[in-house]
Amino acid sequence: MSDEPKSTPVTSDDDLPEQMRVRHEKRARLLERGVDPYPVAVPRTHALREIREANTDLAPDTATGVLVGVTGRVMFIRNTGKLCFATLREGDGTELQAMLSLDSVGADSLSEWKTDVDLGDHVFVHGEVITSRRGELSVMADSWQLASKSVRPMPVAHKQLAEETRIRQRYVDLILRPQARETVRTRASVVRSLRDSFHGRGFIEVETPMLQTLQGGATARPFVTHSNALDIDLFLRIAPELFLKRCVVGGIEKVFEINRNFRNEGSDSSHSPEFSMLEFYEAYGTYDSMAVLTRELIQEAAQAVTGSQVVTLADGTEYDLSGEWTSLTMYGSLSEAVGEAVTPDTPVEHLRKLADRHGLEVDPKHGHGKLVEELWEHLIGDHLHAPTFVRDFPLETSPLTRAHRSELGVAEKWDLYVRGFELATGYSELVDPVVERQRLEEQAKLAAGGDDEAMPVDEDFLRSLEYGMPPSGGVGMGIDRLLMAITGLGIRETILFPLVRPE
RNA sequence: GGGCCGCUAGCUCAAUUGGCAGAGCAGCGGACUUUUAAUCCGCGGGUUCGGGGUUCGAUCCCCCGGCGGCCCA
Repeated sequence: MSDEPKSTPVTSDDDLPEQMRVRHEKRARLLERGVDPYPVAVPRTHALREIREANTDLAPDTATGVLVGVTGRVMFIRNTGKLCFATLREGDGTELQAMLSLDSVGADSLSEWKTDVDLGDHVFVHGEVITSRRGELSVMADSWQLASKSVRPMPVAHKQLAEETRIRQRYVDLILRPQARETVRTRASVVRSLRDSFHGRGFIEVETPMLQTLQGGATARPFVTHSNALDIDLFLRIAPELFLKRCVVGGIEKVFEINRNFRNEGSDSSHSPEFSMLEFYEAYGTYDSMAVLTRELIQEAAQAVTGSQVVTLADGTEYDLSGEWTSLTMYGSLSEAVGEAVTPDTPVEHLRKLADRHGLEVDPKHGHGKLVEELWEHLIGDHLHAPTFVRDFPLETSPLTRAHRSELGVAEKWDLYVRGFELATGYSELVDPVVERQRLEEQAKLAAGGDDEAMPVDEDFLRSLEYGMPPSGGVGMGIDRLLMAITGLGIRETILFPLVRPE
């Protein structure tokens, strides 16, 4: 940030690896010669991409007469006696060759190039756009200058970086691996597509609190922090749901938010303690209409990103997101899987027997709803490959969801499963303030009994419902999961800087 | 939380039964005016994750700890 004096000495650290010591010495020698290894600006005239796009069909050994100033990171370098080659790469991944000959830059400049420039340096090259004898589009330098000296050696570009290094030093991963840069762009395209889809349908984007005074909107363990000014503990939100519903109460009837949620839990191939969440609500929508909208959002995102609703995953296999998607009910599909009728009336003891019979260990504290969900996940959910809506969850474990309009004991809630993981969840929202109060009081009892995932009674939220919330549908969808669904990547690849334990 | 595997040069990885710690790329010196991971000759580079133990001798065997990965819960 700050300008250092030009006389900055070589670092006195003798412990530096040889290669870093050498580069620091080069930097110091440049300063001694009065050459700034970190100039404030260089006279760039063209992006590498512009030169590539303007010269698509040049024959080998062509001189265009066009003079340009270009920049890039030196990715490969091939120095011969009197003619040097370097492959420059710019941020968008475009590469262009720079050539420096004794004839065009002179002996001193060529010799400085050979001694001062390392792999990884950013350089500026001014010269003529030509093609080499082999036909490689190049800039034949008439002058060059360092744009930024790299004092840390770049890892070899031909070997895969260890996974831990890729995640801990994502900047290196981005330098070396085109796929890493592509993932960043894909993610941006997905988020943009979602916003476009919503705006095209008249939805309003809002931002609701990330710092909340009560945890709510989901069952999960929160991160706790503290406000010095208010002297109260605050929770990093686990979900925006209760605030988005307040929006609907207030008349923002088609509303969405894309923002970060935080859950104080471990991470694995499909979980991260902080993750981006999309939630959207629509007055006079139901879990049926929300399922249709959810499918369209995902299909439009796949189309926007890949140009097709049949996407190619990271492992090379194709995955079909097009058309209508399968629906099944939780109790119906579970009954089929265990070979006997399982209903909301099936006693807890019998569910435990079923779990035991299918080799599933369950927490003895689990009630009916949790047992049914775990059995279902174990027997069906984990194996669902094609996009599938599983509908009508146990009422007991869905405290913010409306009871089914005709089926007793189940809630109008669906989960969308894609390749065995949960991608989104949708509801006909519970809007009756009296029933909602009962549900939250049940949750509060669980919390008092030591369940740190249960939510407390949120009086302000209940007050908003008491003013009257229109019948509504709501959906939550993980953005990272959506990336996983469209690309086939693991969650640590879709998140640019995943949380890792400090080195 | 449990089990298994890994951690060695800047990077990616070897190292026989416990016997002088190596390779490729990268680096340094030299040659080379059309290279494409340039090539050729020469050279340097190590707290083998940390601590303890066994042993004449430990990258290797044992114990404790750290970090990571995979599987299970």
